[in-house]
Amino acid sequence: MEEKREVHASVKDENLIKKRRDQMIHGAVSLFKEKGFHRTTTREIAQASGFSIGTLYEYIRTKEDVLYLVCDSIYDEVSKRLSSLDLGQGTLASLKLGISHYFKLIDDMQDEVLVMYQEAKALSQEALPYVLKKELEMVSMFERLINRCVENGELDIGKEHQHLLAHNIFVQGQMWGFRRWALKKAFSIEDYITLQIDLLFSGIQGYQTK
Amino acid sequence: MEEKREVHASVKDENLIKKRRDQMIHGAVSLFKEKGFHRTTTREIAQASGFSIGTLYEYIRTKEDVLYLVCDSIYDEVSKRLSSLDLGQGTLASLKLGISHYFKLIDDMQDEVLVMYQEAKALSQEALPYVLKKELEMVSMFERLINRCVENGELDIGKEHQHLLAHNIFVQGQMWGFRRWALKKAFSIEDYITLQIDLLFSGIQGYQTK
Amino acid sequence: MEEKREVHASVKDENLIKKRRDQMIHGAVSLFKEKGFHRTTTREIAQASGFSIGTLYEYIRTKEDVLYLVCDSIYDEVSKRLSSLDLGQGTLASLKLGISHYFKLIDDMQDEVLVMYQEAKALSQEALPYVLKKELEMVSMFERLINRCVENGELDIGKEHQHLLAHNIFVQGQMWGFRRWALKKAFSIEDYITLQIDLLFSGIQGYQTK
Amino acid sequence: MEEKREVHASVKDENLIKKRRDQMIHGAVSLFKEKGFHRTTTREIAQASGFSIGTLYEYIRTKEDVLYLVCDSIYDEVSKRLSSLDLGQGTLASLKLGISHYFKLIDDMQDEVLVMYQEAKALSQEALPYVLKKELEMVSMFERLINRCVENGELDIGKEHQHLLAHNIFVQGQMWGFRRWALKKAFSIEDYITLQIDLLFSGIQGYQTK
DNA sequence: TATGAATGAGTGTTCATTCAT
DNA sequence: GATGAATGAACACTCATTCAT
Repeated sequence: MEEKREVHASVKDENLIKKRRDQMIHGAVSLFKEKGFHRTTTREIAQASGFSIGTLYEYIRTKEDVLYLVCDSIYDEVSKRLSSLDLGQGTLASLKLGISHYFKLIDDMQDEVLVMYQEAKALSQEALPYVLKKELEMVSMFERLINRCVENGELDIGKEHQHLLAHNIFVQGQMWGFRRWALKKAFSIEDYITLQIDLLFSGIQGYQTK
Repeated sequence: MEEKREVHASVKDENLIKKRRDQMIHGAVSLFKEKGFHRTTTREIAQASGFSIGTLYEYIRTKEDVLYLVCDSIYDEVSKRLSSLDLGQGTLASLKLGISHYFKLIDDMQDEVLVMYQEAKALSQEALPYVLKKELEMVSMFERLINRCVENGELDIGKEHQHLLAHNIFVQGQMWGFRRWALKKAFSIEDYITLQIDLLFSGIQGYQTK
Repeated sequence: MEEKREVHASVKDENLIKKRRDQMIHGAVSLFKEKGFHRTTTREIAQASGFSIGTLYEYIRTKEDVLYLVCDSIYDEVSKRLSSLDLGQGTLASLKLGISHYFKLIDDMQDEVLVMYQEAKALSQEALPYVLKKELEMVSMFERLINRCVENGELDIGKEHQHLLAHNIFVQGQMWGFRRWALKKAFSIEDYITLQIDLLFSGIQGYQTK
Repeated sequence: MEEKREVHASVKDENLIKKRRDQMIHGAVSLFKEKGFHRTTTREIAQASGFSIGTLYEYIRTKEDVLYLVCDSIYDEVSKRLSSLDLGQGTLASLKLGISHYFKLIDDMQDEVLVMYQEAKALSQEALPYVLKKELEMVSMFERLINRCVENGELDIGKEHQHLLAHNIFVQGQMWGFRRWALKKAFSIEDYITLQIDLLFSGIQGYQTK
C-alpha cells in the first residue's frame, strides 16, 4: 500500500540487512538526538551501531540514507502503534481516545519524535517526499476519525474545519515533543492531554459542553 | 529591558556594524532557507552579503554568530510588529484581531520564520537560551491578551487553559510557516485565519458562537 | 623509566603507526630545517611523508604533534647513540672519548639537532616539558661521567663546577650544530673536537697539561 | 662603519620615524617574548605600539621588518653597552672584567636576548646576514680582547684557540639567556660569572691559578 | 600623517566515502 | 561479509597588507 524508497545495500542476506539496519537506527537515533544529524559523523554511527565504518557502508550508500532509515523507521513505529485508531467507532469518545493515545505515544517516543522533527528537513529533495507523505497519512488518519464522527452525526463541522482540525491535532502532538522544554514547567502529559482535549472539543460545533 | 548576547565585532563604527549586519542577515536568511544553516558556507554568506569572507569576519566571530544574529533579528522584527497587540482592549474582538495580525505577520515573514524555526536548534547552548527566552515572551504576550479578556469577563477559562491556549496560538502561527507545503493546498492565509479562529473560539467557554 | 606524552592516532595497527610516523618525522625534519616549523604547512608535511593530508591526520591530532614527534625522536636517537657513554670507566680518557663521541654525533645529526634546537620552543606548554626533561637527562649523563672521574681521583673540582661543566659540554655540542655557519670557516669537526677538549681540560684542576 | 639594511618608511620626518620605531620595537619585544614572532600579529604590534595598523605600515613594509628592527636595535644596544670592553688594557683582569660585564648585560637584557636568540632565524635570507654580521662583530670584540692579552704576554694560546675561546665566551653569555630555566636552579648570575670564569681561565695556558 | 575597514590567499583540520585485504 | 587505512574535497577561520578618507 505504501511505497518505500529503496536504500541500496551491497549485502544480499535480507535478514542480515534488517538486523544491521536496526542496530544502525538504534545507534543513530541517540546520536542524532544528542548532537543532531549534521554534527554526527558516520564513524560515530558505525561505532554506536557496533560495527566498523566499512560495514556501515555495506548497508547504506550515503550518510543521508541513515537519516532516511531513521525517519522511516520512526514513522513506521508511530503508524503501527496508531493503527488501532482506525478501529474507532465514529463516536466522540473514540476520537478523544485516539487523540489521547497519540499524545501518549509522542510522550513515549520523545527522542525519536524530536529527532524526526528536527532533522527530517535535512533530507534531500529525493527522500523528503517519502517522509512528508507519511506525515500526511497520519493527518489523514485523524481526518478519517473526525469525518466518521461527522457522518455519525456526533459532530457538525464542515470539510475544511475537519481538515484543519486534523492538522491541529497532529501538530499539537508534535508540539509536546518539540516544546517540552516550555510545556513541562506547567503540565504533565496527563494535564496536557486533558487540557488540549478540553480546548479542542469544547469548541467543536454541535458538541455541548454543558 | 531585554538582555542581548553581544556578538563581537572588530570594527568600531556602530553604524557600519548595523549596516553590514543587516546585509549579512538578509543574505543569510535566503541561504539558510534554501539549504539550511549547516549546508551554507561562510563564503556563501559573505558573497550573498555583498562583501568578502574577510569582511564577514570583521563583524562576527563564528559562523554561529550569523545564525544568532538572524534569529535575534527575526524575533525583534516580529516583536516590533506585534507590539501593537498589547494595546488590545481586553475584548474578544481585539484578541481575534491580535491573532489575525500575528498569523498575517507570519505569512509575511515566511522565509524568516521558517529559518528560525528550523535552524534555531543549531545554536550552541550559550546562544539558544536567548532565543528561547524571546519565544516565551511572545507566548506571554498572547497570554496577557487572553488574560485581559478573562478579567474583562469576556472569557471564562482557567489559568492553565489560558496558558495552553497562548501556546496553541503561538504554535498555530508557526504552523502556517512550517507546514505551508501541506496547508496551502487547502487554504489561503485568509481561510487559515478564519478557520483557526473559528476552531479556537467557538470552544471557549462563555463565547457565544451565534 | 621515562614517561612519554602520548600522541593520539586514529589508526590501530601499532606497526603501521611506527612506520608512518617514521616517514612523517623524516619528511618533517627536512622541511622544518629548510623553512622552520611555522612556515611549513601540514600539506607539505604530508607530501614529504609520501601520503595525503587525510592520512597525516590519521596519525596525529594537530600540527604541533608533528613537532613533538620530531623532537622526541631526535632525542631518542641521540640518547640511544650516547648510551655507550655511561660505560665510561671514570678515567679522563673515557670522558674525552665521550665528549668526542657526542660532538661527532651532533655533526652527524646536523639537520635534526638544528631543527630541535630552533623549533622546540614552538611546542606548547604541554609538550615542552617532556622535551626539556630529555635535555636535562643528557646533561646529567655528562655530569655522571665527570663525577665518576672526580670519585676516581682523576679530577678535582667541586659539585658546582661539575654541574656547570656538564652544561658547557652539552651546549658546546649544540653550538657546533647551531653555529656551524660561523665555525666551519675556521674549523673542521675534528679541529673543533680537539680544540674544545684542549680548552675544556687544560683548565680542569688536577689535570696536568704538561 | 657598519652598513645597515634600510627599512623603507613612507613617512619623511626622520625624527618621527625614530620615535615611532622606538615605540614599535618596545611593543614588539614584549610580544615576541611572550608568544614568539610567528604567533604575534601585526595588529597586536600596532596596538602595543600605541598606534593603528595603518600607521604601523607607514613605517615598515612587512611584518618581518619589525623583527629586523627589533634584532637590529637589540644588537645596537648590546654593542653600545659593550663598547667599553675595547678600552681593556690587555690584562687578564680586564678580560675577566669584560666577560663579567657581558654576562651581566645579558642578564639585564634577558627578554631582548631571548627574543633575538629565538626569533632571529625567522628573518629572511635577505635580512639574516645583517644580524649574523653583528653577531660576528661581537665575537671579534672578544677575540681582540683575548688577542691583546696574548700580545701582552699574559696569555699563551694559539690563534685557533683564541678564536674558539671568543666563540665560547659569546655562547656562554647567550647560554645564560636561553638556558636560564635550567641554570637558575643551581646558580645566581654572580655564581654563574664566577664559575664560568674559573672554568674558562684555569685552563688557559700560561695562566697560573694559584 | 593617521586611520581602520576591506580584502582574499592561505591555513589547520574534518569527514564522507572507497577499496584492498 | 567485515574491516579499517587511505583519500582529498571542503570547511571555518586568520591575518598581512592595502588604500580611501
